[in-house]
Amino acid sequence: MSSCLICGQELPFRNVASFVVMSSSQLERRSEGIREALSEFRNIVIDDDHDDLTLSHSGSKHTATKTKMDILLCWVLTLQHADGRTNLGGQSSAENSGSPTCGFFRFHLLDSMATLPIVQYEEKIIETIERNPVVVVIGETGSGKSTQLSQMLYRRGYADSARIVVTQPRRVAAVTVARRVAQELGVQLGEEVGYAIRFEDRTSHRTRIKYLTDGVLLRESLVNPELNEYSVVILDEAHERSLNTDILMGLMKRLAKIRTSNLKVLITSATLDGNKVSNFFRDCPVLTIPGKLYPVEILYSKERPSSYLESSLKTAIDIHVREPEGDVLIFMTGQVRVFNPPPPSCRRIIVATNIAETSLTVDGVVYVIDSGYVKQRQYNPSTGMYSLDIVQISKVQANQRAGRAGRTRPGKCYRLYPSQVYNDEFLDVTVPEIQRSSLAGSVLYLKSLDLPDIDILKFDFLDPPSSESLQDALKQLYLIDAIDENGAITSIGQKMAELPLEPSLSRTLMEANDYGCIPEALTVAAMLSAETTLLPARSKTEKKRKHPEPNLPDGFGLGDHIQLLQIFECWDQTDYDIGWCKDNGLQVRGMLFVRDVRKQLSQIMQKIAKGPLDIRSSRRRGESRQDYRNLRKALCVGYANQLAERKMHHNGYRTLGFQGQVVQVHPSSVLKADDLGKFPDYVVYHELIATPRPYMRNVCSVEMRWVVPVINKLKTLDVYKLSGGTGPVEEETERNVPDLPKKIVEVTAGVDDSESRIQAARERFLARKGKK
DNA sequence: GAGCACTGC
Repeated sequence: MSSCLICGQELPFRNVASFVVMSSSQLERRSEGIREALSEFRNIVIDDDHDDLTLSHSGSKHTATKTKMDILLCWVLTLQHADGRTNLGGQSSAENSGSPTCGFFRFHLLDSMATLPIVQYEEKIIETIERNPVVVVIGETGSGKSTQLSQMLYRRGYADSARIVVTQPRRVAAVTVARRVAQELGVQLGEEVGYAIRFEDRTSHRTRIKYLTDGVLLRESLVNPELNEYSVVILDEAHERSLNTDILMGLMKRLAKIRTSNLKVLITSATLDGNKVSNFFRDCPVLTIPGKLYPVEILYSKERPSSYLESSLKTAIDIHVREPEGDVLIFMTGQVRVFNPPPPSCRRIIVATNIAETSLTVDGVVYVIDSGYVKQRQYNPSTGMYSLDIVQISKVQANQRAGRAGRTRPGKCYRLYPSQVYNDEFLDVTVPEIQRSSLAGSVLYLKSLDLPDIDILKFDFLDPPSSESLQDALKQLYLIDAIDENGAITSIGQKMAELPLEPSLSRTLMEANDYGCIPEALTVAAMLSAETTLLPARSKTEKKRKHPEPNLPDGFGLGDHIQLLQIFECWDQTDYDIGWCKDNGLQVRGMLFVRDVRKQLSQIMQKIAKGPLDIRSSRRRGESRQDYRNLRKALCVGYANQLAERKMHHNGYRTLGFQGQVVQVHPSSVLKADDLGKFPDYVVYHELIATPRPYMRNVCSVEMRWVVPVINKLKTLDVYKLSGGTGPVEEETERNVPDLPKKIVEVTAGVDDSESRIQAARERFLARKGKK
């Protein structure tokens, strides 16, 4: 029997319950479907009209605040009835006699460990730190490094003259760890111990230990590159290799050299990665602190299964039949619903993505089933396209997953692949994010630091990105005027770097400032910053509808950016009415985020802009027949690196700037064709996504004469010069040299090509003009 | 005429 984790009351579960684990944001996205599914059960009341989410069962009521960061929610989607029939959401429950079956669970992100192994090592740790400017700490799961390292240093007086700062890759972690440390020290959160995440700074002048996300520390070092405010910088969870932490590691290496006398740097990492990080930091010492994990027996498959879903289910049932009690956690690559045949007794089976690797701890898990795969987003710098690929996990990830089985008692991990695959095929560590992302933003950031001793192409990365990727970033930055032809940052670029946006959007804002359409541009940038504001498409019955909500504005057919602007303006006119969002199929959480981002961007723009800015959303700005000319012009300048030209005789497009990728407008776009059925000759796109077919997602119509300067600029592009080649090739850049000739050839070809493209476009333009 | 791993400023 299961009991509610909040009230302890026994829930009327019988037999197997399948769970889908999701983060609170996913929950928000899916709450619509879940409410529908649960409405089939009697006695279940869900009320999420407000920011709180209330769920009642068997007469008692539970409330959780959605925005509260220390809990994640997990919903039961499928349950087994006592009589053996499965009641699935969406099916009629009229003839079901079983009790209502629904649970509301709450998982703490951190376990409370009575005795932390790290405590015994305090003397050794302090001694090592005292003697060395940089120390790598290998702390296995449950060692307490995130909470204890900062406190040890605090006790030893390291926070007397300056603060101790600890970075985390995730907001939740920054908040929960800070809260825990404040508790342990018996102080009010925000006083001696505080945290800083985007939109929320809970620190004061009294704060001695500060937790923050790695992104926030990067922003801070933009203002104060020497980070003089801090005496100790701890980069936690560095083995996760987040883009920001990787950049911080490079910066810390330099800073440790400059501030030798008064800065300590601690890097925490995984076993397999420790020596590499130590080598990077000039062979700094490595301290290994054992974790508090129970042994986990690893079992391999003889061969790889043909179906991972089937195989993991079979394994789960196998465990269920043969093994003693304990919950099962299955790592898959996507959200799947699992409908099981009825086994004899009760056990939880949790199906999760890699969210359970880091963000989520589920108590009671004893068995882990690991598919060996993960879904990963990757960027291809030669095409400018993103793709979402299912790839093999690394050894570090596999061990992380296995570790989830040993948190409460000895466990077992079933790997659905042979040991030979683990040993020979799996990479030791996860490919760092820096090697699979577009680097335009990061390169601009590094350039804006204007550190005399830093050259981007020679920047000391733990794992350097490919020179192709760096050159792609430089090319993009050049096209949007953030750097000049010699690769030096421009005054525009300097301002752009201050905005927490991707470069295209910050450039758009700069240009909009000159064209007098800053309120509109702020809105567009904020809307595009939110993952998704529209709710996912409804269930099958409504599948036929072309767009999720016909009542929403359509961007006048000019494109998705315009539609996003209009949507926000409509909401603005209702004074940010939550009900309006719901009626129009918009995610409340997403829209509130947009409002916050817009406010933040406005404040930064006020600082950057020369004169005072009117950033009020244009409620009634007069013009009845707006064609959003200025805004689209600004977008064209900002997205000079993301332009596409329609192909001569059909509605396919070819991207400019890259090697002429042929792409289509994403079917979800509101871009309209003209009377002849043709799309506009030129569009800007927000993103290229290589699903089986390559699509442009979020496009906006622009005019040829705005594009011409960009095409001219493409002609002058010289990647070699951009790469900062102020002089002849130096020894240290040699690793980039082999790639260079190839790039130059490609670029030259692109220039020739653009010539003919201009010609073609001109012809089309004249032909159309003649017709009218 | 489509398909969504996970973060973050």
